[in-house]
Amino acid sequence: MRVLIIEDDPLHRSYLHEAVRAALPECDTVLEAENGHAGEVQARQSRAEHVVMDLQMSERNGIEAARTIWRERPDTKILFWSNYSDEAYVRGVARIVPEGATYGYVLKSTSDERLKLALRGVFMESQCVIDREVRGIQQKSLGNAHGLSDAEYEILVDVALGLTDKAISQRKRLSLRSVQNRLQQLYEKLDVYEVPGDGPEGWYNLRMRAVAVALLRKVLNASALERAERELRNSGGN
Amino acid sequence: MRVLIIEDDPLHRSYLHEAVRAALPECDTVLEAENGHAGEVQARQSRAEHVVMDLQMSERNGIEAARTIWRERPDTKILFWSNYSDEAYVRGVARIVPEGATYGYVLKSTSDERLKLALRGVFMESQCVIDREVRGIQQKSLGNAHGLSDAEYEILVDVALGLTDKAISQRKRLSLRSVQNRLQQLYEKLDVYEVPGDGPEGWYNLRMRAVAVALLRKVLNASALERAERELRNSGGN
DNA sequence: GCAAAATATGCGGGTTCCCGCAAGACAAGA
DNA sequence: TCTTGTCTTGCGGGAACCCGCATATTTTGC
Repeated sequence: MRVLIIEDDPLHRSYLHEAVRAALPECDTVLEAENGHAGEVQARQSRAEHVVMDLQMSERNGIEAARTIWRERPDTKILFWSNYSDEAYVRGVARIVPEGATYGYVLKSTSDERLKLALRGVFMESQCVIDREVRGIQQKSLGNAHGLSDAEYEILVDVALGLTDKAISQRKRLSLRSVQNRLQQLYEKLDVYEVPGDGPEGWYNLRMRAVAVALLRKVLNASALERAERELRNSGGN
Repeated sequence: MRVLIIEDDPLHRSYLHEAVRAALPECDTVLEAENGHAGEVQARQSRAEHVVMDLQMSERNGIEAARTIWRERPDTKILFWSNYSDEAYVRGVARIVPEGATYGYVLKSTSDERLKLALRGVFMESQCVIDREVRGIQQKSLGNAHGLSDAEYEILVDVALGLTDKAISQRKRLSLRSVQNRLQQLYEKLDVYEVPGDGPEGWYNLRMRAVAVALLRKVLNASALERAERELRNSGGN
């Protein structure tokens, strides 16, 4: 059994190496890669079926790497090991996990013990192991009490990229008014109307404020934006 | 001589501890704190004059902590040790370093050797030690070839918070038109007019696009936004 | 299959944004 | 002093945004 570690911080990488050795005596080789790009290559060459990786790496982030790895071999078992449980990351992962794949998502702040359990659970028992905190975000995100629907999320991203209503309507093949409708839903969900202190109404530019709130709440984050920007440029705008 | 370490990742914390021990044999006690808040308290109690800290911690980030530490004892020597050289962080540090204070800014990716040099340089020799990469950002940020002036930066932040032109004009005691002027400067500096691919003019909502570009270029980042948001709420909006 | 609910579209108008044009305010320097 | 450059302010208009109201179209639940 071989395990591939994809993690750009050398300290964390060696810590993971150690943890894998300790938790999985049946593992004979541990491979390492120091960014998403190298990780994809390693995964392809080594045909490793067990991967543990960080999200948020500089060269190429974990979500992208995981997507290409899963595209090539959907039965790969991946354990995500991340600093954050931003809704943007959780949503990002949820978007790319293929039907029936087994994966895990634990925070770097969890104990050694829980990390080891996750390693065994995902790699040996094919369980999906997801930290409680992350699970909480997942629930809130999907059970759309405060969470956004997919449609709303996509509008949010397009707006955050700086597209106009018209541009969005063309990209998404919608009428102008429909785009604006979705925007209004977004404004309500994100509570954009509240006023800071005593000021009169009209303190906020709703469009901008919605994005600001999304960023503050970590519904959106920088890496999600980067991904969207790259897609936008590739698709030539439509 | 005592050194205080403020860093929320336990691995990195113990690594730092080790590095301090190795680089500074004249140091007799090493204190540790696991977030900005605890760090402030420790600094106050222990009267430590040498601090090495991470930026970007969860509880209270490094910039805030450093500001209060320096406010209480401006002669404290602080070495920032960060993962990123985002312009937003560099600018944030530059804004709070008091006149004549000695500090350093090195990236976590630097070698052990350079870290030790920085420790000795800042704490023993009272030199300012700043990594080349960081220095590069600093130059670009201040020498306003592509960088933003302070005025433009402040406008950028207000816009990013979602304030309207009118709201900004009141906060900043400016006329509406002046705010819009500064916005236009911003739009030019951030190259907001470029068109993705083949689309017609008018793909972009300039206001939003400016913020998106700033985020992508790391001129702005989430933690700067959070800080600004907190200030906004405290000041009651004006 | 049908009613109810959610979603998509069109129209119209009030507001804000974006910006060209031009005139005052202020500081630095020849 | 007069010029030059930077910053500020006002005016006006075209475009984009925000949204209430009314009408299709699609989805959902029974």
